Amino acid sequence: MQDVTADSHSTVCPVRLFLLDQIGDKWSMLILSSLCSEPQRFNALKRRLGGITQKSLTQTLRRLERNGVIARRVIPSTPVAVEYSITPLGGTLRKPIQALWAWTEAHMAEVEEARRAFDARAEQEA
Amino acid sequence: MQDVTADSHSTVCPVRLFLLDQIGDKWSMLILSSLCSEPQRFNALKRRLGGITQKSLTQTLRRLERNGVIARRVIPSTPVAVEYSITPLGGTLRKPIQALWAWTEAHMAEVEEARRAFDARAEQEA
DNA sequence: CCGTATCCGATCCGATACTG
DNA sequence: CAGTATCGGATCGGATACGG
Repeated sequence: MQDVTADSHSTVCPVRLFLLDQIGDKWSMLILSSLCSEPQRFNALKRRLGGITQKSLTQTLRRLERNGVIARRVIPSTPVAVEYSITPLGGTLRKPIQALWAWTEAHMAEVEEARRAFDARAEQEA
Repeated sequence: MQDVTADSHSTVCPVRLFLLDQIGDKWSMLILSSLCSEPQRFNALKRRLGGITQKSLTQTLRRLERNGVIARRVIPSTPVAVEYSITPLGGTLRKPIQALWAWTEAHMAEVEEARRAFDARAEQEA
């Protein structure tokens, strides 16, 4: 990657803030990933993510909606249905995120090994 | 991106954990970015990042070192010098991160606009 | 120069209870 | 069904002080 630290002097690097707002938290990437494959309603999404609370899901969806990467559509039936979907803007995130995801799958074992080695060294010194 | 939510049922998706451990916090990406351009000593890095505390820098460097993406080399001079550098494993992160960074720079304005629109709508309803 | 230790406020995130 | 409201534990991250 190019060195971006030049921009981060004095003023807090704004790129980082925008970037982490899309992917820096626990659930954002999974939600984007799931919505990329198909639009989904609130509870369908909740079941699919497995383990997220209503509160966290609502919060994350709101933030992503505010950022313009997902869309919220209320279907006036009884009871109400709400469908979430990826926007064109959100769709452009797909490839970069997928690349990072692929990196992780490819190198997870190496990272685990590095951790074991590090911990073993730390153990020895203690 | 492919839908990864299938893996995230019941067991907490491990890919996400490994991924966020490299890039999910405030300073990791900036540090990786800076070390990609050249190895650097502790205080040089600190000055370059601008705004990070010693504590946060140490913590982040330790975690990244433990994950095997950066290396720490102690140069026994007086006083001690410590040089941090990117590892081969860390180098493979360069392209995926750069892609995400480029996405942000390219679409930051759109995100800002989406936020304004969202906030304006919210304002109106209130 | 390169850390470690401690305190402390802010935020994250889960659990739980309640509503149109 | 799709939220909102509230509480509380855990973690993050800055400020500060001290040590090898």
